[in-house]
Amino acid sequence: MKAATIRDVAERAGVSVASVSRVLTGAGVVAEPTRSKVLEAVEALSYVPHSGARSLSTSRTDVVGVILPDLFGEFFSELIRGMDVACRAQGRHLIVSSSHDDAANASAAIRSMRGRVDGLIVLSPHLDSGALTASLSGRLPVLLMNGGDLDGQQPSMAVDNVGGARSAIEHLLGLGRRRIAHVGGPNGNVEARERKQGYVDAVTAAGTAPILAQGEFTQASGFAAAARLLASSDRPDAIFAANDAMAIGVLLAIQEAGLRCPDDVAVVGFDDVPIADLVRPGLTTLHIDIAGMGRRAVERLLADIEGGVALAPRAANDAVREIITPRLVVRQSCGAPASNQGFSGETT
Amino acid sequence: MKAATIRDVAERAGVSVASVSRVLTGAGVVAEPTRSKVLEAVEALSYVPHSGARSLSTSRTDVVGVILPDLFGEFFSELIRGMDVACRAQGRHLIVSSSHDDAANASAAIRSMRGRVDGLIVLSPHLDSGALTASLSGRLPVLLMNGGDLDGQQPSMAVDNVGGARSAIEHLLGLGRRRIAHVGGPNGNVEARERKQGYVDAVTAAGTAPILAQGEFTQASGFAAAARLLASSDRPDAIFAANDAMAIGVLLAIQEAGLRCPDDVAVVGFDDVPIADLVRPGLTTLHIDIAGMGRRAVERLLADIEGGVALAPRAANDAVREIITPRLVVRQSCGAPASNQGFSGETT
DNA sequence: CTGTTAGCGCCTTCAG
DNA sequence: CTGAAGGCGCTAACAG
Repeated sequence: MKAATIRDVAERAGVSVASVSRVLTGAGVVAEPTRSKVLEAVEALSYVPHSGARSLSTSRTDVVGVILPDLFGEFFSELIRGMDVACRAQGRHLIVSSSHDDAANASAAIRSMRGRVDGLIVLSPHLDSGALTASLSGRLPVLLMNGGDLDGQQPSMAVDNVGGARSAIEHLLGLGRRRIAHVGGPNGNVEARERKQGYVDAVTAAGTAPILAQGEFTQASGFAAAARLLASSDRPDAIFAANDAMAIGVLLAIQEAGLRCPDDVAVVGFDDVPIADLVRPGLTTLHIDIAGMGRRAVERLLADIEGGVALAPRAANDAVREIITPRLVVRQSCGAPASNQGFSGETT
Repeated sequence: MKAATIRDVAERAGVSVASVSRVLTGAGVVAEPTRSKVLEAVEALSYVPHSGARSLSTSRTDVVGVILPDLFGEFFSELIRGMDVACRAQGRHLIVSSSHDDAANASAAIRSMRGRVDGLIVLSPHLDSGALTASLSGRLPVLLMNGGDLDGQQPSMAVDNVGGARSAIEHLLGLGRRRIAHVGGPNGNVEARERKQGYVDAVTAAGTAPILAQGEFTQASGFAAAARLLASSDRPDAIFAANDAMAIGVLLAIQEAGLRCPDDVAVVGFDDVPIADLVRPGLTTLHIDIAGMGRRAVERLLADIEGGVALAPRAANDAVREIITPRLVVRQSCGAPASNQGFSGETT
């Protein structure tokens, strides 16, 4: 026995499908007697509208898609959580597509979304604006996040990585640290590049020389990089890592080397993932409201969808780019006293 | 200018829509000349098939939906990651729907999936098997995870919570601990109930009395519960928490109380979320391959979809229930030596 | 091998 | 206020 269709309902209620549609969508006016007959039939058949069919005829899916490079780590999960919240609040669904290691892959994923979503949020280090718009055959509203080489043609959001890094270094300088090293992220990564940039700026502005080490955004790479730095003849008295995962690796390396943090070496990370508040010493880091960013991204996209933004291309500088400013959170790894931290966690 | 449709392609190629459909879907045979003409037109118009329309006519969406209570914590994000991997491997998409605080809410979410997905994975502590099937008007393949009160009518997967808890207690007993307390999860929660059950079983089997405290699966509640336990006249020498988040709260409470772990109090958690390996002391806990579970769940669901399981209801005991057995991972919180742990992390 | 023609399930003018 | 009919974009028999 197959699921009931609108026609079954119409027959059972003794009305036309149009009337059923009217009471179910709330559009148009329906007399009371018919309305109740319809509702009755719906109940009896336990009818549920087929959203796919509805989408086809209304040409709106009430679904937003999100394309991301991968799903590892707390950053992405927090982001998705925020997006989901915003979607639910507006009666939308979220479809996720991840693990897009290269541009071709990501491009295919975007294409496969056609007819499935009303708009797309794209996080892809691999896709520049050109490749992106090429993937979007019929203009679909899009919001770019952390896209890097944007030409301002698309609405976008990004973190102020340069500014964040700079404020981290300034804090360390204020603490009297002078030999401040940086553990950078992977080479191709935009975030990594910008954070390193901010570091170099601030450090040279202070008249000290940059000390650079390379990492891969993983904890292990942070550990390795720090091990090298700590073994050098004149060891740094502070290390700024390009993300929290690496910063935690740095913390472990310091401990391993028999040194003390922050006494011997202060440490600063970036992102403020939940773990940052749980490790010992607590990690000083640049806080980003990740879930909030996700929520905001969906809200903007939905607004663009409603407004038909994708249909009306405008001047290049008209596509709004929103900047998120990270906030420095000082914890023990920079000498803040230990506190009863970590009590907002909701981890299951 | 709207996106090109199959008809546009057909016209430009000078063939019928059927032929276009044939080359695009790979079904049926097409002569070389027509095939290339079609491909050419597709290219020229940068045509992408409308998956919504395709779904309507094939009555398959290539999307699986997942309904979950919320999206907090590493457990769910790992689970989703695993599901996404499996979906991509089979060319499917994943649509997530979370934050279903009560049965009515979850039920509505399930209904709203009709016509949008080919099958559903449901994690809902609030929905029993009856309410669930009621929500599924036209039989949609479903896989239940951690559902609790199942009557075996639906395919399902679950963690052996009782057995896991029991093995934790046995380990502690083997360490010579005799005053073993338990910090349980929220009252209504199935997992919490089963883990407590395993604890009580093992402890009474060993001839010692249960010492119970109540938590809410959050770190803060674990801290509070442990604080109470540690203040009691005869303090426990081991604490088993129903999940890792609470166990970490316990760790902090012990430290706060000026006691040492594991010397004064040993601690065991449940789940083995990534943080468990990063906190100090490293947390002994019951490891579950969360991402693997997610992957497996999708694979089973897809198999059921292919097999048309939902169409052919069978005897009650025919609906397979798969049990995941947790594995005890011993770390410092139970006296294991500290190791250079935590180097598999991929956290961004 | 290719074109024609029904639908898939629903919404939506347009008459009545 | 209601019903009939066309169409959303595509696939799938069925003839040619």
